[in-house]
Amino acid sequence: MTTTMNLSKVDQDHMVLLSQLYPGVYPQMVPQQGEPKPRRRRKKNKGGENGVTVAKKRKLRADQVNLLEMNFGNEHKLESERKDKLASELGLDPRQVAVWFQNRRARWKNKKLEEEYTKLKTAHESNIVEKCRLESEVLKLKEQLSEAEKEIQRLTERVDGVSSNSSSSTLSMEAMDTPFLGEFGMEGYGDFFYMPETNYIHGMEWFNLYV
DNA sequence: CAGGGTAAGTGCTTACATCA
DNA sequence: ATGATGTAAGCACTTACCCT
Repeated sequence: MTTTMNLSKVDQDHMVLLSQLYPGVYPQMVPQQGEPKPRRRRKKNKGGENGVTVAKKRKLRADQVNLLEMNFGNEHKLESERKDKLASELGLDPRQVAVWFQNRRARWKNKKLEEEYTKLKTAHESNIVEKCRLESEVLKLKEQLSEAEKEIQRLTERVDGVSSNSSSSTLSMEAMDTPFLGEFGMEGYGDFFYMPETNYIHGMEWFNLYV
């Protein structure tokens, strides 16, 4: 129990639960299974031996179960004082009360595990859907980027052509204005350049990259 | 009769107390 | 203080019984 030395009992229970749910994540908490030992078989109880009739297993009455359930609702563990008090109230052996709590805790734990499994399964499924959505968005953005790069290439070639034909070695505003702004207009940039919502380039700063 | 639910048996571990 | 031993309680696993 070295791995759980500093944990409370509740934490330890939680860790064990987690280890059973995610053995890959919490392998150290999974009980190591060695060579399984053969268990001693219990004798059948069909009327007893040598005339001694062993008490048969009987179901608890509904009122007994109700009181046990109420007590379990208050507290899952049973101190011996409460066990004895409960046993005398119910007219049962304290051992029976202890066994009932033991089995009830086991059922509760199974139920919790099932609930946790369902929750994780649902979360996993929605993560898969989100992953697909993000992957398709990445594809779409890559396509947009590729289109934008092609367009930049096209415009650059065009600008180069204009400047080589011009008598001036520098770009005149005339040369810039006419084909560039005149063709697309300022409001048309959004169609060619994808601007992410988290703009890293503000205002017209991007424009300086190309001049 | 089959199968599910559950009381109870079994084997093991852990925590705690007592004693040498 | 420390290690050995006994005991009670808890858990996982299992069995057997009851009921539908």
